Amino acid sequence: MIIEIDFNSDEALYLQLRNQIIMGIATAQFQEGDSLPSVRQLADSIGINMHTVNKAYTVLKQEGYVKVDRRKGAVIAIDVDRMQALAELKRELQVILAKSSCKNISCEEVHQLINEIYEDYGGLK
Amino acid sequence: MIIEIDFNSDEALYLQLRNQIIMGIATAQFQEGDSLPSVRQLADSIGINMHTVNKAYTVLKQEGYVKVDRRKGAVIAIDVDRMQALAELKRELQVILAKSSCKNISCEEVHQLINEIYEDYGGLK
DNA sequence: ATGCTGTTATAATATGAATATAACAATCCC
DNA sequence: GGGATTGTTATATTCATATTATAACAGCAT
Repeated sequence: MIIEIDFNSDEALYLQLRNQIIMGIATAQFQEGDSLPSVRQLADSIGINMHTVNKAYTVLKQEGYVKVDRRKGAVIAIDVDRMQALAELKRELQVILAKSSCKNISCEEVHQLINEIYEDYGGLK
Repeated sequence: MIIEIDFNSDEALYLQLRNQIIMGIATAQFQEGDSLPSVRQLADSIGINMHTVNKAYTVLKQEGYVKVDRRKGAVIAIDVDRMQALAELKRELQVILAKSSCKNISCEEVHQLINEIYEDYGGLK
């Protein structure tokens, strides 16, 4: 999978990495059981420090997207906690919808945009 | 309007402030032309530093939610840049929907949750 | 045995968040 | 006019986080 880091972004490198990997999982570019590149390997190929990649992996582990195996490294393994996921989703959506509403984006437009994203990412379950 | 700050949150104080004010605008608790409390006043009532409130107001100004008047202070004044707002919305939704998809939350459930939020916040335009 | 893996420790640097004082000019109220 | 409050700006300090840099260790593969 192609991972692109924007060094000019104000978003932390490890968060950009985390987000891209999560999007990679959602679009089935990474599948349950797949191994992520080793921390050193990925750090080399991107041109960042090993610990930055390690932090991204650690966060992904804490958030229930991967498990770490001594031999296979970070392996995609989703731990589904629906209650927590729904609570987080609601919290995030509240802010986003407030911003959208202020900017004259209607409820219908949001629904439409979501459908577009689901179509773009045909892989979404 | 009641502003509640969570000092245990990992979210920056000025961002919590910004988000709550945006939600306040979206729910019509603040209306176009209304003045926000002075930076010193709000800082006092919350128990934080003046500059932290000032930073929140500065961000709100940059993002087009308020304009600052010498006399009235920070005044609600929405500057609608739909293109930019839609672009930002899409970027944020992509990550959120990816996370949701991984956690077995369906597209329909997201639509439903959005409707719930719109109903809860009856004030949303 | 060599080389790779994840993990851990430590240190240095850089950046941002938050607080603390302080001052200035414009405005408002009495 | 005079005092209080406004937003703004400047400077400094403290603290947490992000990022990089070395380094070492134990487990595993070929």
